[in-house]
Amino acid sequence: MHPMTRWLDDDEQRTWRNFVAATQLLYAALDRQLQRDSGLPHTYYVILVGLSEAPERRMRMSELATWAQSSQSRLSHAVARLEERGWVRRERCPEDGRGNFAVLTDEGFTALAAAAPGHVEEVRRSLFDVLDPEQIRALDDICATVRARLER
Amino acid sequence: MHPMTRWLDDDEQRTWRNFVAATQLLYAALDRQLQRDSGLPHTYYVILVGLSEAPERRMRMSELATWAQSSQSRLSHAVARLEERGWVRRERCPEDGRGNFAVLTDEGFTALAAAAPGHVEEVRRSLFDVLDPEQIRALDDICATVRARLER
DNA sequence: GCATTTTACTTGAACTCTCATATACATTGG
DNA sequence: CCAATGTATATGAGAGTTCAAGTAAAATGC
Repeated sequence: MHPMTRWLDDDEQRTWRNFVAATQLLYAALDRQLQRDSGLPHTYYVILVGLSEAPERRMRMSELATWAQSSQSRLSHAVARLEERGWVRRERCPEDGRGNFAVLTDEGFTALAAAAPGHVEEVRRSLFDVLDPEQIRALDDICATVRARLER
Repeated sequence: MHPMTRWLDDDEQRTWRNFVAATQLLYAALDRQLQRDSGLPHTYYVILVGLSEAPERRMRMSELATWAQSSQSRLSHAVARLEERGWVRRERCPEDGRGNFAVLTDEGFTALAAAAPGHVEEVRRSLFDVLDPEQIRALDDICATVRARLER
């Protein structure tokens, strides 16, 4: 396929390993905190956030999947779980018989409101508090670039 | 507990969401590539890399777990799977009856060697190729800082 | 020297994620 | 209008991760 691999040089390798280590530690810390304090994995938390910001706290399943960067299957399973806990409810879409809305319930909103402060604190402790303003700007820039590249 | 939550301001929120989006897209791309081309999740790949770099391609389980930033349980399950595929073998530790070595087999080394080029290409495509040298330096710095913060 | 604690690792169950497939409705082309 | 295709979502099985125990061997302490 490719004639030769462009291997990572030492600097690149160090950067890559720092990246993997930092991101994995960060997500591990986030997941531990959320799980401990609210019984939610981060992906589920993101789903609730998406719904909470949507008009009438409701979104079509596929729209929500896109928003949360989730596969439809993953979202479907996740919403099923959240529905069991009474935090989300499904509603058939009147305009499109195939469609479903996911609706954040009041209990779900309350749960999210309870989970948010601890989560934000963890994000600060783990990321923003250890970086200076310049680094934060640089990080935003880098992430926006990578994101744009990978979103298509 | 805490008197008031220090919420994220708009800039911080944008940065955080870019960070989550970028990292998740990146890991999704990596995992897809590795799974498709070698049937390995990224975490398993990392384990093989760790072993391949260790003296005699062997490491104590706990040492390997630390290296790969894995829980012992996760590593134990992972090595069990890799053992089934014949890519890793366990050996009792003579000095410590509780201990085990994970040893990379020749088949495992071959599999890793086959997986590496595609993986490195994906890392380049998704990350290094879209950033300029200054950004890469900044990213290294940021990740090293966050990593140090979260490693203790 | 033996009971206690600690360390190294494994195991099983519960949960999440992925992938392939299924279902049901919508749209399109003739 | 209806067959074919496409779209929105659900479901089930398989695989990975986590968490809580469990086992077995070492270290500790009196």
